[in-house]
Amino acid sequence: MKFTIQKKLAGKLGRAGILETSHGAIETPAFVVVGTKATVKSLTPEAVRDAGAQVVLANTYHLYLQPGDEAVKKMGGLHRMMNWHGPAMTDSGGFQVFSLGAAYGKGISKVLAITDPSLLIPERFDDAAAPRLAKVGEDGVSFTSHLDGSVHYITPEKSIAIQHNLGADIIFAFDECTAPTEDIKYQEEALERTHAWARRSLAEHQKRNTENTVALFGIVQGGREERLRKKSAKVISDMEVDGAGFDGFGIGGSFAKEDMESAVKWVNEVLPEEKPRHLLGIGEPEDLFMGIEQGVDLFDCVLPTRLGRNGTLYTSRGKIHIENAQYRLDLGPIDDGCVCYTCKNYSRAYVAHLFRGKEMLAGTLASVHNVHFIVNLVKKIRRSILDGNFEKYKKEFLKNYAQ
RNA sequence: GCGCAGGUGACAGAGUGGUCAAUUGUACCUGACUGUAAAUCAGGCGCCCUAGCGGCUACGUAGGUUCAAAUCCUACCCUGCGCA
Repeated sequence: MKFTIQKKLAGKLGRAGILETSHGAIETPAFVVVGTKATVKSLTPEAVRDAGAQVVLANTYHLYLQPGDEAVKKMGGLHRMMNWHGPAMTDSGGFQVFSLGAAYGKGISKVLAITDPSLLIPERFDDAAAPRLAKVGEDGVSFTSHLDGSVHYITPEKSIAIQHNLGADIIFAFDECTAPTEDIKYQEEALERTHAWARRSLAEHQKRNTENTVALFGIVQGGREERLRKKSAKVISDMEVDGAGFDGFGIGGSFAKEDMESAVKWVNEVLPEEKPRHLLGIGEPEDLFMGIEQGVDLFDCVLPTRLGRNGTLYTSRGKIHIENAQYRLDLGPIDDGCVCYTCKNYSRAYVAHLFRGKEMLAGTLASVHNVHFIVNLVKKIRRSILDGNFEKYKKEFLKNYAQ
């Protein structure tokens, strides 16, 4: 893997570059489309590519459970199995430590607005009895399969071994994503664990990456604390095993919306400039501008596809709920001026009809549009950096989008 | 014409004297969703308002019994099935 910075944002952390992987180059900043179970939900790989996507992200935990990493390997690896021949990444399962663990059944998600202070846990209470499908130990995490209830113990070594079997170009260290509602003491313990796991992930990767075709990204955690975020960025970027460190970095964690920018800035001020940074699980258009400005090169997020399937569509004037009564007979495209397959061929009224009729094509057309919208938004931001008019483009876009 | 069954909110369909403005599903209206437990979930859905365990009108129509009726009685109208 090779990363080249082409142009920087004056006086800012942001930059545009090219990331070369074993399956082709990614022009950064880039939006990585999420295909958890080796499929971008409701889309064929051709549709994903035609929407402008350069790279997809699959998930270790989900593919380990089904069909199994050995099965994926037998099918020729991730790329061949899913017929995606461009760059691919896999997440380590670290997010499932959070989503199936502390966040399980609690309505806590990747980004939340802390408007209710009672959400913040002042003293960590023992809620070991609370139902959860992931339990964190020092050595690894015990998962109870949501598919069949079977128990699986995932360690950093196991996550890396699975990821090597899956065969993505860029893989992630196994980490513990924490909730912003955790107290400092817990954040600190979890951070130490994530660092220890990062080292073990790196060591396991060195053993397996004999042909040097796979890149490993270490993940920075630290919650909402500047001290912890900076410490984590330092520890992860300095980490070496046998003289080799991480090829790039992930910035993880569940954020309070208002904390996201500061966290990203703190981290990217510390991370080495010459390596790529991936802001995990983000985001919304506003978040993308923020992240890029603060030095993020890669993003991934389920929103384009999940919102699409649920009937929310991105437009240059903000998101719309296509099932709202006002679109029933709206013959215009989803977004004026959009050149995606959906907008070129179908009306809002038709897409609304498909949703009301619960037709499968609804989710497909909506996802095509949303993926195209977000992927191309990042491409346009990249262009604006290269053209030296990032600020102008940002202002212009957000002015329309926020109305 | 006779016999039987039945007429409940947009639809389907519960309820068979009080706790029923009426279970439930669908439809409809609105909202949520950020390294996917998600083609999912939540709220609303008679009318009025000072929005309250408030007022009013409601279970085919019209009467009646009762402290109290969607629920019981009478008549009428209508629907389905069967027999003529």
